[in-house]
Amino acid sequence: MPELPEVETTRRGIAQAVDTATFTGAIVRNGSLRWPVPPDLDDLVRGRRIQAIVRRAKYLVFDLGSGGLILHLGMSGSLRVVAPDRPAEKHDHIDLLTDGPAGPQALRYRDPRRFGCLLWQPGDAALHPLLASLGPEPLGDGFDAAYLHGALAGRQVAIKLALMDNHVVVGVGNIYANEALFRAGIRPDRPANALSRRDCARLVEVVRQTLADAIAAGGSTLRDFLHADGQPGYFQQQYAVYGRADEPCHACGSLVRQMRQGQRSTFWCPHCQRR
DNA sequence: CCGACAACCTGTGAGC
DNA sequence: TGCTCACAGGTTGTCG
Repeated sequence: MPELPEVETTRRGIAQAVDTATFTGAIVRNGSLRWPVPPDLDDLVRGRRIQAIVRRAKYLVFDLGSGGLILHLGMSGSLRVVAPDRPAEKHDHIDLLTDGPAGPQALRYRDPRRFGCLLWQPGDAALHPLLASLGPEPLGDGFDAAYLHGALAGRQVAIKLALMDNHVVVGVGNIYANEALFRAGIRPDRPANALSRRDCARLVEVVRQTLADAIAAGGSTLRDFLHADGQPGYFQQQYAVYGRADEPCHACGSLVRQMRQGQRSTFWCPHCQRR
């Protein structure tokens, strides 16, 4: 479910509700996520004030001063602000309880497929191995044409797979990789090292634009993705190619095609994407 | 270092 | 209506 725009949308919603609040405890109903949730989570967080909630790639990091929580929503996760006494539903695995200016609240983590994770990192959370080796943020300064061209040098994999590689750039998942390549007019199966410097400049630009557009639309709502406050996003109404196999391209009328790349579905327009 | 692929797990929709 | 199958937003780890 969540790609970078959905995670960022979640972060903003959560931050608005509980920034500067203090954790009063945690309830773990099912700690069997991708990696085990710390069994002593309740003790770890109790009494700690939330200094900041930041996003790195698709991770949400709760900075608690000396130590931090690292949360990933995986494929099917969501984090919502709810009243603490609201009954938990199926797959509501964790509640992080807070108290602050808005009174007692709960951050409720739901994740049917349990591909997500919630980890504790002492000291500086950015030093956690999962975060330490990530590539640059797509919306940050480190992601420009010169960087991308260099990062793709010597890589023969298809550009779409390279774009989804977290060492090249973080936060670009299957949906937005498809959409960005369409906007750039680049074939998804083109070898990454065959892109010119100019292609890279174009690609950087459309990746940033696509993600920014999606954030502005409140992310995408596939199946049941909802924001921190339960509202849906609307970016999926703007998809040019994703999920549109055999439908006419909005730009040229050609039928959108579908193929498999690295066990994932790729959608592209054979006419608009010939570079 | 690079690339290919299996694995983690549940839900949903299509087809029969 | 109910069964089976393919597929779904992500990422790590292993193997050649």
